[in-house]
Amino acid sequence: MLIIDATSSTPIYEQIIDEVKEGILKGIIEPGEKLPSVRELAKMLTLNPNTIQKAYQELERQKVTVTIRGRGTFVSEDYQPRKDEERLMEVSELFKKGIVEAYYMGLTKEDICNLIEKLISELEGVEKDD
Amino acid sequence: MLIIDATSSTPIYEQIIDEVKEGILKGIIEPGEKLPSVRELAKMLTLNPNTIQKAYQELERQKVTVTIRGRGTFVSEDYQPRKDEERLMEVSELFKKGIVEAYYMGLTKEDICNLIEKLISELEGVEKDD
Amino acid sequence: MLIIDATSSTPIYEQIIDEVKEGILKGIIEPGEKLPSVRELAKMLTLNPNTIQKAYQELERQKVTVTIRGRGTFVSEDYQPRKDEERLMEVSELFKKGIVEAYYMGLTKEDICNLIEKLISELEGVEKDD
Amino acid sequence: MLIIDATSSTPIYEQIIDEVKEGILKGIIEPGEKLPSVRELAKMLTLNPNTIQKAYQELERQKVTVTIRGRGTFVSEDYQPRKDEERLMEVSELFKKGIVEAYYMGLTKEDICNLIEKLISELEGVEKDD
DNA sequence: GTGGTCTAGACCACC
DNA sequence: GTGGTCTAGACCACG
Repeated sequence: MLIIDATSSTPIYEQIIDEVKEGILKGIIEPGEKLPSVRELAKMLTLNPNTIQKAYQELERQKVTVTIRGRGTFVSEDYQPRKDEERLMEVSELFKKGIVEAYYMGLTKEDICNLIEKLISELEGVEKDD
Repeated sequence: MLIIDATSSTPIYEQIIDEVKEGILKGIIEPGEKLPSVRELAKMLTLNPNTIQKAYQELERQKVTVTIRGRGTFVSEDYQPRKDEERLMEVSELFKKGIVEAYYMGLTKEDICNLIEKLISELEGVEKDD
Repeated sequence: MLIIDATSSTPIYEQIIDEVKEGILKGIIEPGEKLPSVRELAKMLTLNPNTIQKAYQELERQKVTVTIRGRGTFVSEDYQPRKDEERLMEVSELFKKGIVEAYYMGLTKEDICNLIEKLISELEGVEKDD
Repeated sequence: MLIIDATSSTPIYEQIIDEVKEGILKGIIEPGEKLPSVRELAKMLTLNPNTIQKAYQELERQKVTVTIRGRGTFVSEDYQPRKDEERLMEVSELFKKGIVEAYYMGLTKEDICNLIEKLISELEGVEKDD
């Protein structure tokens, strides 16, 4: 399911983190579901297990997943979002950067809002099958 | 005017680019205005001139500024926005990442839209003095 | 009685050891009392019998329990504490690590002492019923 | 300055983290001070740079250090302790484990308190020279 | 020079 | 089987 762009400037392990988080929001990966094992995913993506490991560890640190010794890595069932002033700043910076770039491309405020709407609906629109 | 965070993970040269572009949008820096010379800015920010150089080169590549030999670097007067499919993808990725993170912080769709609105108005709210 | 957190980074077999030892100190489990059989406990906690086995073996190695062939595992009636220089070092390391972390959380020396007092009284406060 | 025990069950990278944090509390390493570079320390301790890297990244994640691109890793000057319910639990667990072990060694409540006092004074007792 | 990422391949503890 | 740690050595971006 995961698509990795080896040529991207964003590190591979970060792409994995992002895709997993996105997949969960979209409902493609469900809470409680088991992620592929480190070695398995490494083989699937023809990457080094260490790279997957790094991604999985960060996902666990963010409480997106939990790992059960000897069993594997699972999507958290009870993710508790918490608003953190610092993280809010980071997200704001991300958005600000995007907005500035958008303006430089000639997009209007309306264009930007439409784009955001579209992106949000892409995340929410996918319904779970089970 | 420029505020640089040496400890940030975004490279310093990129911070400079971002701040200049943001300053222009806000009207703090005006079209035709001369930017400080590389050496000057390097001294002001106590940074390596190479770093400033890299930022200025990138700004020029993006046609945000023009450099006139022997005179200095100036903000373009006739910036022509171009919708570039590739850049649009990049911006979308930026926003998508922000949205995913926002959701993981517990923000609702409405929260996100409000945040975007706020950020846009911060950029537009500052009126030019001339 | 035993509460196991499969997602914890401390191995399950170690959690069992810790809980048994704590239970004995608290008087919840009494000297001479029979512990559940390996299979029984494995079923109760839905764990692999090997895991329980490992915990029981370690408890016996530490002389906290004794195993009687064909009868089961029992809490030692005559546990003889021995001050062991090496173990004292280990415990000191444990405390030191805790103290360092506590300081990094902004706790004062007094806070730490209060916390220790509280934890000790939690162990001692539970009186035996027999 | 750092002493690593390769035979210990605590991972090397964690030992490094612990020793750095302890060194800072003791005043052996001062705020603003530069830590040895990844490669340098790797050579000093005859360890793989990756191992040091992991330790340094975790230290930065905990805000104990900051890294300045191209310059190195420095001890934070403005560490802001924050009490976190979860971390408090972890520290409590650490202490509880230590207390249980101490009891099993025959230490009395008084012994434990004295030990704690001693460990705290070891951290605080070392005064800075500058 | 610095830290950051990645590969290749190994060994370990745990379940 | 699982994840976790570590070594060896490489390449890259940044300042």
